[in-house]
Amino acid sequence: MPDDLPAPEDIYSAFFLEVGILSQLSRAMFDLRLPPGIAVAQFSVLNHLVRVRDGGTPLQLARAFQVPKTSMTHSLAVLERHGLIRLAPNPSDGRSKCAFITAEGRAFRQAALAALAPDLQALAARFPASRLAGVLPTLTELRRIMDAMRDEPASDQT
Amino acid sequence: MPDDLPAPEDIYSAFFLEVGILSQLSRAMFDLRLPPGIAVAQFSVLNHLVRVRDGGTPLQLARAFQVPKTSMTHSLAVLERHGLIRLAPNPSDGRSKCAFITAEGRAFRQAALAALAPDLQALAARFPASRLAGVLPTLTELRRIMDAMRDEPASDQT
DNA sequence: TGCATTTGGTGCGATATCGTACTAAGTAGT
DNA sequence: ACTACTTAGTACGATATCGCACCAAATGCA
Repeated sequence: MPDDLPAPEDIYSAFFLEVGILSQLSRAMFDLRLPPGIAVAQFSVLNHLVRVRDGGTPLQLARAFQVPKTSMTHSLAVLERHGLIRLAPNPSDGRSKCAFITAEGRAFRQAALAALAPDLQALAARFPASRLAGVLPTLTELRRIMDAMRDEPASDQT
Repeated sequence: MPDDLPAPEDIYSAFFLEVGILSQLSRAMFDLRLPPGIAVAQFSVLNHLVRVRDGGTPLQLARAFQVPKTSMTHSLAVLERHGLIRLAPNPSDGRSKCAFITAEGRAFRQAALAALAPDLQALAARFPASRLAGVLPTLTELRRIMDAMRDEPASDQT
């Protein structure tokens, strides 16, 4: 029996399929609780400003979420339109801006988290978070590697 | 020290964030190799028809990927427009249809897989697929649970 | 200093996603 | 058979995503 092991490509394909569906499902779950007009992408940015760093530039945010900068421009415009962030000129770079969360933004995030908590708790009751904690480092490491591969476009020689 | 363990909600939030970014990154990687006009969603359907089952109904496909049926209608329309699938009336249900992959569709899928393989191999060289295989069952199980929770909308009593 | 190149951000257009509302077909209870 | 309800698919409209082209500011180099 030569190779009844699945090929690496098949494992990766299956993995990305699961990741895609999980992303889909979590997006749907979050969307259901977020007020209309605010999508997951926007909430994530708000969350990032509180949890990771406030006052970052649009490009920094785009890189943090690995989305094109045009997508981030759009999300930031939505958030600003709703008064949840404030876009100030970047004092150290005339081309750039800085995104600051507002008091309304913080309140909004709190309310959204509260609205989301029951779902997450119901989920945790059926699938303990500790099991997720076990796979998280693997996911994070793979994400870092894929991040890095994006930045080295001359990687066609492998 | 009362609770320096992260709350389940935080673990889940972090998990979904990673899943979202990984989905993002894999989507970007795939998009780069797929011909313009065909998105990951469409390729995934094609792949499903070959790997899982040919001749399924649009609703079955929508459920398989956990997307709304309107999204699937769109993807199938794109695939049919490109001649990669054929939509036939469902003999056992006059409202329904069946999606069959065409010869062109099979050829297209083969070509797309070939175009994708180098990326997956480069990835596997940096991050062995065996490590992914270790986390796959966990992801699949969580996905099943979230699938099930969607179908029991009276789950607000937890 | 002057000019070429790079970089941050946005306008625009094409496509994707998805909720709502609708039609047509199936199903059930009488 | 008749009517009420459910279900498969779609048309439509709103929003999200993202590539391309562009502008302005910054940087590098002579």
